[in-house]
Amino acid sequence: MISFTEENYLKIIYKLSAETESEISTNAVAELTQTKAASVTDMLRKLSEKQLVSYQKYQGVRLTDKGQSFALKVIRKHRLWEVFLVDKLGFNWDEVHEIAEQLEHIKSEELVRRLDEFLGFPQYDPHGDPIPDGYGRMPELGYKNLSEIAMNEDVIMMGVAKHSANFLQYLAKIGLNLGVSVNVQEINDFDKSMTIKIGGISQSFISHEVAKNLLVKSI
Amino acid sequence: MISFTEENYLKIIYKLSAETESEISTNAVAELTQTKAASVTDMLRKLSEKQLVSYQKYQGVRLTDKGQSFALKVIRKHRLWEVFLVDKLGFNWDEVHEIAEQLEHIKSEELVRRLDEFLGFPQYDPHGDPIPDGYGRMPELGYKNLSEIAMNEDVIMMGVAKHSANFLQYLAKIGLNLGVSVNVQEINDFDKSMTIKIGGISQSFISHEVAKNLLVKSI
DNA sequence: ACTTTTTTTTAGGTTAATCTAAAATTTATT
DNA sequence: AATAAATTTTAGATTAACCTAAAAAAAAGT
Repeated sequence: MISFTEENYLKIIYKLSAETESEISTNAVAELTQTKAASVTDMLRKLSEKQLVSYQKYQGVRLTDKGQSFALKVIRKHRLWEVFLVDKLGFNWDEVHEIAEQLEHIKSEELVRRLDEFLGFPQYDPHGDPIPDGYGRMPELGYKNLSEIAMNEDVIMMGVAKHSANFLQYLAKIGLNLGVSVNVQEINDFDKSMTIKIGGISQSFISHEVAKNLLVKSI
Repeated sequence: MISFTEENYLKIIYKLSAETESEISTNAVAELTQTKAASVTDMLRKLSEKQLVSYQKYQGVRLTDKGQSFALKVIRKHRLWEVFLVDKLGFNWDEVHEIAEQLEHIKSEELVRRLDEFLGFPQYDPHGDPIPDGYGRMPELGYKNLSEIAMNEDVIMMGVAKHSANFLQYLAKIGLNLGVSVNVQEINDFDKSMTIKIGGISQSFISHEVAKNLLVKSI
């Protein structure tokens, strides 16, 4: 049996792995789990004994296939529940994260299957993140960060790489909803901030930090 | 903050309180929590310090108003989730208990409010148990056990006092669903078993043990 | 009323997940 | 390459929830 806490570690290691090629450091995990490095070391040894991660001391961690499959199941549940909260219960996209953090640990394969069906087999969660399938496979999207887009190229807003309520509320305020068209009008050399046109209508000035966290696809 | 485990103790003490007037014994709690009496003693002291129960050693426990209000909130969530699982996800009434045992601990007032609304403010769960309101008040039903009903009185099946999957499957098999009419045709003196007519059509022979766990109302 | 039995509590331990402080190792800097 | 800095691990504690075995209290039986 795999505990609530272990599931959280796996999920976090998975997310860190998605951003880097190399092994994940103890400190990086500690930061996201909101614990101390010493606690992480203990847990990594435990996960390693359970064959969920491969870990050599001082050398960082990596998920094993088994570990990744567990992580993806948790992420699948998290994202399905987010869809439920937004589509069925009418929550805003910035309100669902903490609740889904709890719901993702509910154990019942049948529940997940039925929830998926009830929601109409959604492919994306309310933030545009893809929902892994029941076999633990994550769809590849190939989205780009808005920060990599050239001036005047038309793109569509497809997702966010940052899920804090603050950030999501800010996006909602300037009209940056999923599906709207975005066009980079001007890029400032010194800080890479940019002026963008949203939905062909309104204009906004956004920082590089914001642009890096917006996922878009070319038309 | 009140823990998952503490919530379970409160819920169990509440349920035991509903059956007896007097204080609840340590052993009774131990049986339902599936722990040992010594563990219960520890927990009762802890709950007592938090003012959730009144407890004098060797004298049994009772919920305080505060403790009861917490217990009812957990029960409210449990029953609302059961309605969700049956009405929206299509589970059978004998399949939902364990899943709801997990879901009942999800913490979010707003979630409960919206779920309640989404389900159309149900008054009863799939087993006919009343759903406490948002203020922690449990509706009084005044249902009787079928075992107390006189011969030939027409009653309606309103709920069950036992929720094991086995029992519920048995009821479903003999057609004893919520809402059907029941008429006691014959009562055997020696063991109080009875023959009943269900829905005005089929006849079944049931034991006293079964009859005691069926909640009915007179027409 | 006095034993015996049952129930409950206490005392002392265990496990999972955490912590702090010190030691070990790796990485970075000169 | 040697030293300094940063990271990671170990050692030893802590907390919540549990346990067993022994002691204490209450209840039951004679």
